[in-house]
Amino acid sequence: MASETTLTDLPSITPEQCDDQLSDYIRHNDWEGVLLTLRIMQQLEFVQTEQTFLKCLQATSSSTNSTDNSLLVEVWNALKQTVEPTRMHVEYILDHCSSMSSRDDDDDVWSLLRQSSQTHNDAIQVLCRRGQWKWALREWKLFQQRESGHNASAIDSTQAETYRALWNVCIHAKDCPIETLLSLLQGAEAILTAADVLELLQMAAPQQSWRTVWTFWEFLRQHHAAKLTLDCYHAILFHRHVPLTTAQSLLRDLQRTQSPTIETYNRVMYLAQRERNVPLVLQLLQELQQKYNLAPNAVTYTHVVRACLQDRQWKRALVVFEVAQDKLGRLDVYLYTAAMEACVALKQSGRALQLLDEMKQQKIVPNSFTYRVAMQAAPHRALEFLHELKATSDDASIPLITYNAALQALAQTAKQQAKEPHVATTTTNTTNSANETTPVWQYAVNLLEEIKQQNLQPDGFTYNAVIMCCCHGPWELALQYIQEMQDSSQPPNRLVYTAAIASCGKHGQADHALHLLAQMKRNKIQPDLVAYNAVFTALRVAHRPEQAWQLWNELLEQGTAQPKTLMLTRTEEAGVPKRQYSSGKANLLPDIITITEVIGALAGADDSEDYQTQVDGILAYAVARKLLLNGFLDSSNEINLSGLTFSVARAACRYLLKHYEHVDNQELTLITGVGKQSNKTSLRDYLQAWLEQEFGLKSSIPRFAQGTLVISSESLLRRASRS
DNA sequence: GTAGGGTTAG
Repeated sequence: MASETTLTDLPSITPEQCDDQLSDYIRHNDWEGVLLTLRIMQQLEFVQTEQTFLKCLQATSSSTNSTDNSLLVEVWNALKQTVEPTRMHVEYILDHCSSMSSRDDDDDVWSLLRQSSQTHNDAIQVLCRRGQWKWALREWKLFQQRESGHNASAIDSTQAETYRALWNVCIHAKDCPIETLLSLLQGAEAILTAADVLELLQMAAPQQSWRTVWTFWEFLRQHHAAKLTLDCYHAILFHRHVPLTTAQSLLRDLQRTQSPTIETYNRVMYLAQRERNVPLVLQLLQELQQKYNLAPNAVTYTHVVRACLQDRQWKRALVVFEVAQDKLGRLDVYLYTAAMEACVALKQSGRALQLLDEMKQQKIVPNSFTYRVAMQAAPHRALEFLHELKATSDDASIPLITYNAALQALAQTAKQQAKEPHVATTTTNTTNSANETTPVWQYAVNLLEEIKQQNLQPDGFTYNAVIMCCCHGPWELALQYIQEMQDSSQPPNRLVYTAAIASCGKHGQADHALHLLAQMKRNKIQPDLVAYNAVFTALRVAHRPEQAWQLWNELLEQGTAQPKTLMLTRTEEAGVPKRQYSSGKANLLPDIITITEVIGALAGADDSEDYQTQVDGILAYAVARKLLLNGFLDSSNEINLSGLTFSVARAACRYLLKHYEHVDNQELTLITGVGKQSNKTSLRDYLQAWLEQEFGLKSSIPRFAQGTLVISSESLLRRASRS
């Protein structure tokens, strides 16, 4: 509309006026006016500034008429005559073409950008920054094709920069296939310097899956072997998922061209200890010293000690610890903690606590790991340790696992106290020693409160420990906590249910125990043997023989599924085998505890014939499973009864006398043990009296075998003829 | 370079 007048004014126009005019046209979306003005400016050789360029582009790209690129192309071409486009201009162009990733008809714009290497490069980098790796890659390939056509000279720094940007976006893109990454590498062999290779590895390794990183590594080994420095090896060695065997071969591989450092060895040793490969860890320890004259540091020794711990070679762990002490002088908290773990495993609590003192003296601050072990060493001091930890740790927040350890320690203390009430375990309380009458469970309840106040979410471990404390306090709390968990996002698991059952059971709350058992089944949690055993305890304490018998049969029906042979996984060396609890339906085979509890529960019943048959059946089962009376099956005349409860021993004797094939002139020896506790009747004395009373059998205690009862052949014969 | 739970008992 205003175009005509502008043309007539042409001779007298100034650059400033042109610019004003331009702004005016832009404001009114008059694109013809804009182009006309630009052309006039060219004709008059007014130098357009970068600002002009930007202003026009900005206006064009935000114009509503964005379906057509021709205007943009025109503006661009008009401007480019006098101004060199910069990255920012390219960016505006790409802004305008934001839908480019889904359309091919932006090719006219792309041909603009491809006109010079400069803008082409800029465009690729912009795409990279926007995460549009597919488009960036396409342009990069075009770019390379063109460059390789006429220019074989060295790659300039802009191109290297572009390449790295591209690489960066591709390795971070979730949907970028490894083939693409490799092809990207293939095209850039000239670009990659040793520093690049390292940078790429360090960038890729933590982000990518192990498979990807490894493929990448193999490629680099093939094409860039000379560029693989020690740091490159480290980048891949420190990948989260590097397998031990690969780490080993990487170590061997790098040894051919460079010298590993202590960090190299530490990493491989770390991986080895995780797989409890003690021999390998020790071999590496030796190798790094002898072959490379490297000095093991605290980390190195920690891995060695931990390898021993993992393999349950606790004495050896302590030996290594002492070696470390010798060689290093000053140790660190990891080493001390690991050594304390070994002491606890060896039941050398005193030594563990001694180490704790020692580290404090050395001004090595114990942390939550250390105190967790300390709590195991001295459960009755758990609260004291917790207190210490709060006082010394800088962030003042205690991890849940540490609280849980304290609660576990409290549970253990409560159990201990219940067992030996006269032995005072007073030190549970640190703040006021006057308060010795506070029951342990109360501390547990308080601690649970504290956990909640700290905004920590108590977990199964927490409740399990708290409920175990309630075994020795108000059992109602167990039910309350089960309910609490059910109402929360953390429903009770098998162990929590079991603890609750045990808690009720100890108090003779058989109905609640049975109810909990039913409840866990309802909630699709398969009770395991430990849970069943806890229910049997409840039935025994509550004197419920009928229900015990019923449950026993229920258990037998389920438990016949697959007898499981427990295998010890270690074959070599002297690692102490680990005691395993197996869970699930497959392992509902009654064990000696089941037998003890069921018989204990039935023993309360009268001596009816039913009862005799029931107990006899249980005994037959137990003997067949070799849970009891080993030796009976081998027709030995020595039978071990030691360690049995009175009722089980009684049932066993009854069974024995009924089924024992008496060989002429052979006496029968019952091994009972002497019985250590002076204040209690020993099994030996109890059985001796009972045998006489029940069967009129006289037995003697040989002078040199005080832990046995011998029934003479004559007595046995006499009894046989009587019945 | 670190972490974990349970049942019986004259």
